[in-house]
Amino acid sequence: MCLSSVLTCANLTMYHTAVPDVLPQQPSVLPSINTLQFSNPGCSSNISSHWYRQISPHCWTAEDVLEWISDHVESTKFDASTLSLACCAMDGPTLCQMNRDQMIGVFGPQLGLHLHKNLQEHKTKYAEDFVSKREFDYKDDYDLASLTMEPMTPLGDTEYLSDNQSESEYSSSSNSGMFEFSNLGSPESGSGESDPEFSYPLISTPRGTHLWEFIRDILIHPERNQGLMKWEDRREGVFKFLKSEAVAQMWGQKKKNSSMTYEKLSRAMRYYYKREILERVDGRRLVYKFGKNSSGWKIEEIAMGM
DNA sequence: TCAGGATTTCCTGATT
DNA sequence: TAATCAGGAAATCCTG
Repeated sequence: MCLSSVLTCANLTMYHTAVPDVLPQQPSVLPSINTLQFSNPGCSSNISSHWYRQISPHCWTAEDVLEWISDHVESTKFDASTLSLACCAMDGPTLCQMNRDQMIGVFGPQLGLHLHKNLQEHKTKYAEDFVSKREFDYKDDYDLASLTMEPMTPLGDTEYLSDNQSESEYSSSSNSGMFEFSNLGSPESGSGESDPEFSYPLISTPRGTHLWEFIRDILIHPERNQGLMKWEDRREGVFKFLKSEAVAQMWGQKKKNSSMTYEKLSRAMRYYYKREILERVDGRRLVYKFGKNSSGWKIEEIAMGM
């Protein structure tokens, strides 16, 4: 049974359209990103439809969780029509907080036990790698950042989304689908998308997240930054693209533009010089610096939830 | 319908 | 030589 049929059986269509468009899991960009970033001896050969298998369950988005559930619905021959919208609507961090009894309570004895067992295997498998990678790459800023990144409200609370709120509205306002940054404002968007009072219900900017915000969020959100970019000077806001084309493809995926390249992305980045959202870093390739009109990336801002 | 913002696309030339 | 940078110009998409 494929995901779509599970969705149909479980009446999850509405939920599915509300899932944020978290980029790396989308099939068209997967080959390059998987090749570039991950080495997972246990992953399925069908990586394009099992992206979640390659990352820690703590990093799963709501859509990853749904995909995971649908895979196990298939393997256990579970009757998906008995699944409710609410029971599947949660992200990875929420899922990981559930104990065995809770899983059985939500999914029933057969599927619940199966899911619990598989989840424990996933958690064990990735725990060591997840921690060591964070410590290696983000020793200086991850803890601070994690203090102010709170898990998204489980998407079972779909009453937050109005009936006519579109997918793009949801996705553009929720950053990643896993975390919501507290008040990482946009100086020029001016729509209040990052204002705390608008964190939920979701208010969108007309065109969604801006490029510089997308870049910033990759940098301050280690789970989404699988070696794509790194801070050169965290305090000064200097950062470097490590996998420029992969970032460009992710950006293109977000904008539903499969022809995006680093060359085009970098042109958009250069327009930010004039607006002082970015500053030039002379003589260094793939290196940029946040300017005075950018916000949300400073350690103090993140720590204070500004 | 129109204006304006934010890219996107294409291009040429310079630099590494 | 390829990759990247710089920036002009025009096109595109979207919103108000």
